[in-house]
Amino acid sequence: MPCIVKFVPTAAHRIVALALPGVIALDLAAPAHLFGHCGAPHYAFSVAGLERGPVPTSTGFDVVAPSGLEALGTADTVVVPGISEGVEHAVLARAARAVAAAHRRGARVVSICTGAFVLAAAGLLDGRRATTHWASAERLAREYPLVDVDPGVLYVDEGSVLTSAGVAAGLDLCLHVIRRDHGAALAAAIARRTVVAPHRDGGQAQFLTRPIVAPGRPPGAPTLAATLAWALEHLGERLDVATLARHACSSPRSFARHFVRETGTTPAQWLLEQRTRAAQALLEESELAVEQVAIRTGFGSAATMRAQFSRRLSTTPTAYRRSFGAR
DNA sequence: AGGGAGGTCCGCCATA
DNA sequence: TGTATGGCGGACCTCC
Repeated sequence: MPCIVKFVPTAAHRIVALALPGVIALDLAAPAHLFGHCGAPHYAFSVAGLERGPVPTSTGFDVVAPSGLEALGTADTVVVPGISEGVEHAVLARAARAVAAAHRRGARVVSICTGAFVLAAAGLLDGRRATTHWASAERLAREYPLVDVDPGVLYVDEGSVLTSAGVAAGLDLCLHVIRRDHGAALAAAIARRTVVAPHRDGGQAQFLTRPIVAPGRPPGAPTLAATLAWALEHLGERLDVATLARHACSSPRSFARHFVRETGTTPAQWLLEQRTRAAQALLEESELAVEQVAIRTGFGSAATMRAQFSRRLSTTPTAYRRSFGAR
């Protein structure tokens, strides 16, 4: 979903990942790689444990945290990677207190996988939408009934609190954070370097390989994923539910139903999101006038595009280009 | 700023 | 019997 709160990154935004005993190594490695290895000089990345020193991972080897919980006191963003089940209650409570304090102070808080349990224990997810590893979603919802758990998405951006689904979705969320802070071009460059998709979206669109099954559908008719890919190639044209359904050889009603079930969003919302993203890229990478960008990305007019930018990105096309365009 | 036109979404229901 | 389809209509949203 669109980001509500715009964070203005400072030079070398400090990111601290909290490595608790039993931390899932890949969940820690994802932010370390994207923010630490690739994100310089925009981000200064470090790892904190409960105390300074070795931290056992869930994978059988230790990582060494150069600092303890006090490092959260100066973080601009705190990342909480997933932890294996069976973490001690006292450990969870201590971590939660430190994370809650960091958030109160104004830090952005991000969880990967089961790291969401630390955020929930800190009370940061109460009344908010959040996600976690699909296998833990039900437990999260049961233990923290005030949290609106959505197991069907890769990540949830609630502004100052962001959560992601299992393991690899941490990569998606970190890239989303980079895109939010520094624009789509830097996020895409880092994704390229890391050899991951710059953006998997529309809920879990990467799983959309199942065909829409309908009695009258010809064998070999496009899958939903193929129709989405086709739509992305034709964003500049008039696309409505009926057109997409025709491409998928389905009726509008059934197509819309499948679409929501498989992607977690509606066709119109998905299209607006894709058009916004395409416009962001054109504003960053081309010199086209705003009106031209609006026409090429299917908004039809600069006014419509401006309204979407305001709603989804809390900015205007011109201001966006000023911030993220080629200098 | 506001009203009309057209599009979208969703519940309902008959049907396959 | 259970599940999915697809047409219909009303509420709502968006654009002009």
